[in-house]
Amino acid sequence: MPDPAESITKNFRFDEAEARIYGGWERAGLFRADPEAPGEPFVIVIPPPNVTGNLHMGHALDNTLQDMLTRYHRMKGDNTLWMPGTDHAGIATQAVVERQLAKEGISRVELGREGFLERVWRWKEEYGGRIIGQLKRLGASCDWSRERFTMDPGLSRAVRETFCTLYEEGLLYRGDYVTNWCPSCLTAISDIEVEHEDRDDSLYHIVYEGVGGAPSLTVATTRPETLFGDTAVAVHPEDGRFPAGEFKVRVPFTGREIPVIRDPYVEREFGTGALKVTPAHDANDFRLGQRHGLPTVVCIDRRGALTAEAGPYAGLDRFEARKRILADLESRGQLAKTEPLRHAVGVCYRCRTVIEPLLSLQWFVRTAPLAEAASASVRDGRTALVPRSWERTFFDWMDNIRDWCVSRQLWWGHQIPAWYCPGCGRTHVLREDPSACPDCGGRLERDPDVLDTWFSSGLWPFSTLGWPERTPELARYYPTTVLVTGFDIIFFWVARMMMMGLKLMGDVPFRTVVLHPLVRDASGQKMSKSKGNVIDPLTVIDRFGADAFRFALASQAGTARDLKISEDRVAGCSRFVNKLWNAARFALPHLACLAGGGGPPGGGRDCARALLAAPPPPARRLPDRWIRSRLLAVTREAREALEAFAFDRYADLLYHFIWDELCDWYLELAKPPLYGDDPEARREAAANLRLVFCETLALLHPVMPFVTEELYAKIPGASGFLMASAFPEGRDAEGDPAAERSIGVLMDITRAVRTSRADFHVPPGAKVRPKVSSDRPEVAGLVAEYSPLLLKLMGAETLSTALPGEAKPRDAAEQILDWGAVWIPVAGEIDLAAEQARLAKELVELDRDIAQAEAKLRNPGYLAKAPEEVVEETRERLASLRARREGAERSLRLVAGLAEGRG
RNA sequence: AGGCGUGUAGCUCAGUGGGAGAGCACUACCCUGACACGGUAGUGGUCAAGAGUUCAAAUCUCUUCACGCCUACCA
Repeated sequence: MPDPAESITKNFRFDEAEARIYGGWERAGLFRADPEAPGEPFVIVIPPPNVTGNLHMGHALDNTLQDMLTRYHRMKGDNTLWMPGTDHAGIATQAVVERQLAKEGISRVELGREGFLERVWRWKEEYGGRIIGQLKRLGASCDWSRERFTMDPGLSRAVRETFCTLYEEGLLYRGDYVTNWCPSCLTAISDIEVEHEDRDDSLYHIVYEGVGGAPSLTVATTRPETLFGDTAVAVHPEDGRFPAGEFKVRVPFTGREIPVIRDPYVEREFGTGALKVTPAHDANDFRLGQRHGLPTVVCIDRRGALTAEAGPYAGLDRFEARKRILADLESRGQLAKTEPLRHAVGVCYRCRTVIEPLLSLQWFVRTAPLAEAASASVRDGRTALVPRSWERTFFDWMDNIRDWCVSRQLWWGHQIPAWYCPGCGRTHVLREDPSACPDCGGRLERDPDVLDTWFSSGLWPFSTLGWPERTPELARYYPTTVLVTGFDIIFFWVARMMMMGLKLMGDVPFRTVVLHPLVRDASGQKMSKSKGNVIDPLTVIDRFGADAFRFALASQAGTARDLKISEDRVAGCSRFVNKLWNAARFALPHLACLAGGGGPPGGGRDCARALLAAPPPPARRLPDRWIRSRLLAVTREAREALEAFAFDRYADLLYHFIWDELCDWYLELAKPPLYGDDPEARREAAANLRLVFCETLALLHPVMPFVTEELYAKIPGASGFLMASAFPEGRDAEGDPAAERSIGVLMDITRAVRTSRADFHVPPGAKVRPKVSSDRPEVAGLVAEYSPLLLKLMGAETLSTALPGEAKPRDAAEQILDWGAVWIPVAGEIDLAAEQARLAKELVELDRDIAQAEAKLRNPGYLAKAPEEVVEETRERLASLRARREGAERSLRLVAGLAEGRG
């Protein structure tokens, strides 16, 4: 008899195994995609993490799901590519390097643009891309030979080509507009990079004196410091509180005269009904100003300090200036009122500085036509969003989209390929750097700004495949199949890729977008450093292993919006890994008798498929027939779940199959033949065990790649890699309902005896002698054949079959089952009172259920309208309930009799 | 303000028209030859509230309440 404890460690040593296994996969080139290879293409592009980034929970989830899909499709035989890479992350990276410089006491300006960029590149070579190594620890099976970076020469060419094309088609323009300016990052940012925070603030009522006898007006504002930029006061056209006709008021302090205009934009109910208009410092005021031909006056500069327009306040920070202006207005009697106001304030997504809307010269993408095409592609199903509920949000955004400000006042990024000629005043947007003005030959000045990082990531699905070159990869792998990402970047990234892909490639960038939940802590809080609730994925992997971690993530990746992760959860999954490991510890030594029955020697994809592709052994014995039938069902459901991106369903399915069916029953049922002395039976049981085990490992491999690969390698006859093996298709043509029914009988008997033992407090060591009674002919045979095993499982001494017509013995508890009954003689000291109470309670419950079922079957509406099978089910249920009631009643009489006898 | 989502066992969640489920936690018992990271049997729920549709509602519709997220031009 093999001693498993000798041949295999007690637990999976993931700390030692993971790197070794991953290295094996890499060396065998299993991650590589070949556009020339056959197979349906299956392509995922990774959402490129920032080069500055470290693996966080969001990445871990995102990449676990991508890896599951990638591994599944690769095993299915698809031509699979998972394209990896990183993003240059303009502001974030520039900030990191600037901080590093600051420690050395150097500023970026001192270094100059070229010197600074050199430093950033050096930083990138040294520290950037650490996240790639972290992804490998997770088990990510990307084709690393194709790794891209958004500032690679190829991708930079794609950016330049895109910029020029959009410019030539009038989809890109430069202009003076109010944009969101961050006075701390010193750059413009796009609308969606502004986050809104509710803050307690004040609404100030300020008196503007009338000019030449005109009445004074009181305006309400939260930002008094912008009054120096006022070029009008606006009221609603139908607001009777204000005199008709044209008149002017004076801006406080400067005395500048500004007109009072009428516009329906003004809300009469808010504040005083009079709105000060500052076109240079507010997006709405800017639009108002354009409608009414108002001039713009800039009174706050790029650092958030007031300009010379503010006279005595010039040079003061905007918030300091606000305080002083309020104090001075107060002393002049021009501050009529101050009231508290809670309102949303726009802040920079990076540094949380309050955004200063600022008139500045920026580049914009004209998004309306692009968005319309993207919207249409979802409407007509060329791209599907999963779950579908995101469609509405997507359409809402696309339908109301505003032009995209793409220029950033940074150095790190793709510099805008626009040159301005001071001589002739023309702008040139060019694919190749010019040496002089093409028109007048004068010296050109290049636009110093760079592009928004999302501009280049918007091209990711095709720029990584070689565009604008026409490469074999582009032909084979575009459009990509699935995009997997969090819903928080639908607008930043998904929408932009769709707009760019449709415009430049003429087709959608991906067929399906899978939007997964955001990872939160155990109590549903967003993880953040300041809250101190961040769980580091690498720590989790160190402690519990990548497989347990991946399984924990996958098992919760349903359609909800939050995914709450905790170490406890992962610890629970590590027990599952342990369970599987120990199942193998039992099974593997028994497979030794099959050695030599595998595929050809050597490694590689084709021979690795051999074991899983070999013809299945015959399954003549009941347990084998049963488990093969169950395996078939589970295989089909697992495939369905993965095809539907129901990662949680897939994980749950395998968890219960392995634990409840494979381990709890099949391994037990396999023991008699495996330990028995019939070599033929042993071989057949072993062959089936190997098949079931092998296919189970394959089914589980997408989510638990390491432990399954490790165990696969230990199976006699296995060669190559599980990763390169075929995903099970369901080897048997059909299920075996008869076998499932029979095993069901064995399970019922076991459970019945166990329940009675517990109910009647039969001591663990004491044996019982249950009897099975049934009119079903096969039951006696089952009992005879499996009684040795059943005796062990339920702690019985003998198990026999009742003769036809035999009555239940007086001293036996009875468990009524669908197919018959089990009698369990009970003796010894029993808490009879408690037992009577329990049975009485059960009777009440049964009576209630019976009444319910009877009412249903008496209901004409039910009989007329309910489907046939539903009615039939109810009849069966009623019969079963009545039988159980009868049994419970008998048991109650028995217990009562015993109580009588004893008392 | 609008949109989206959530509300089911102590906790985390699955279930989307026909008998209320899982994991963890809890109680009692058990080291039975792979696993005590195990096993067996249990306790525990007016499925947020109300109304409607239906023969039948946790499930579909409407209303209300609570919480969360996103978008937005009431300064």
